[in-house]
Amino acid sequence: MAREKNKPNEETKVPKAVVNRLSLYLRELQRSVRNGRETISSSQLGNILGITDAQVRKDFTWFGQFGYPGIGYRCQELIGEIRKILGTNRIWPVALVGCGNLGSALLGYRGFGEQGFSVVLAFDSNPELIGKRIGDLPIRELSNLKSDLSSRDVLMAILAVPATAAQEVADRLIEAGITGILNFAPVTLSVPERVSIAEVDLAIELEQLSFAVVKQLGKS
Amino acid sequence: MAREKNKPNEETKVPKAVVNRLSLYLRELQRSVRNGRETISSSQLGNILGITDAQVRKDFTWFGQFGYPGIGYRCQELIGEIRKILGTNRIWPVALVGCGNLGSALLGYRGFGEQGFSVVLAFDSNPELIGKRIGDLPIRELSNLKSDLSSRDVLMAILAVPATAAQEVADRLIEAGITGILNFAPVTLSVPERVSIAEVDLAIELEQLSFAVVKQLGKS
DNA sequence: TAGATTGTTAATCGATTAACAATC
DNA sequence: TAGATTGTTAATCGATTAACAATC
Repeated sequence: MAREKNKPNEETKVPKAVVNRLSLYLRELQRSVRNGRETISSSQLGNILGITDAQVRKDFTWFGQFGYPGIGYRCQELIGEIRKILGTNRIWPVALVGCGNLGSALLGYRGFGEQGFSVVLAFDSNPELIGKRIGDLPIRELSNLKSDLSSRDVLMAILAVPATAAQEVADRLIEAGITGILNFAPVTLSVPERVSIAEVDLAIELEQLSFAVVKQLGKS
Repeated sequence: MAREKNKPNEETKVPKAVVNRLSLYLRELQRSVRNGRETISSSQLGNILGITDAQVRKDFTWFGQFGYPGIGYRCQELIGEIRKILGTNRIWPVALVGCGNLGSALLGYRGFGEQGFSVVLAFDSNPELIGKRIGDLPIRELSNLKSDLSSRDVLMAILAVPATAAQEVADRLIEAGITGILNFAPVTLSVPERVSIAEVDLAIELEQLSFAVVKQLGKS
């Protein structure tokens, strides 16, 4: 067990970049455990991720003291602590909205389950799809949103609808009680402050790559 | 036309965050044009994205002078400039490696085409899949990698294989001449400096959301 | 001209890193 | 104990913002 906690994450807001690295640490720690490793030092962890040991230690400082001087961090224990911090020390029920190509693929994505997320509801607006199943989940009408979500205590949704529909559907999700949206539609959603957005724009990822590739090309 | 260029992107390295915002600007500008807008100011652009007008202008400063005092930016023109900077003022042929659930969905993703990317090759290691088609692309053996890629001048690849295979496949891609990899496998790839990686870890995105949702929950 | 908005400099803010006493 | 490595402070570095002359 970690020995104590300094800051019960209260006023001081943790930088986004720190929380993101927490997920990377978690991923590496899980891999280390699979490889039979018991402890790991900040410099080992940093090396793998391409950051300094100081940064690794500083990041954890936001949440408590998890290490052992002279030894490092106990992998299993640190995994537990990070999951507690991220809130993934439980299983989150998640709703999928938009059951097209991408949505269907996401429904089957095994990585979600491995990290504690379970897609328990699927919605679409296309009448032809309603009632059909993806895997063993029936596709539901959007009109059922509110009752379905609340009966299953769903707070997070994956939004995989066309860009043109995204804002409107997001509004309905929020109205139905959703407070976290993973948005795959290439639009900037406008949402109330209490609602969080994570965004994945696949084309933008390729654009970033394009920039880097062109730059590299210029060097030769 | 923009009037001039200060810095022919040479020594001074452009921050990653800036390049990422470039893609967001582009997305908003394209939407503005679809809505019939002709010009846009840095404060309008900033408002939509939740950043300051100063930041918008500063970002562009890295690449040249694209605006008109008193008027703002001409949308169509700025779109052209950003595409030039990102290198998407042409069509990039892209290879898909890993034709499972996610890979197949990505192959059909319309957003790629809209931004100038075309998936022209698909590979998988599963012998049962070789020769089958997704859409109208035949799935090829990995052993054809090198010759296929070079005959099509492919420099970028989308990696959608299981985590356990990702590093090995990445090595083969690089050996075959790929210099940009969009990685969907939840592992930190180790690659030579000349190769660029963009990473999308879907579970991590949900974890970030989880953190935010839990924090919000604590407030009520 | 008056009003709007740029490009850019300097000031501020925040994040990363170096260094080291504390500790296992 | 000697060696390793933490947690944390202070120094550095880099990114964001405010302010304003230049300009359409």
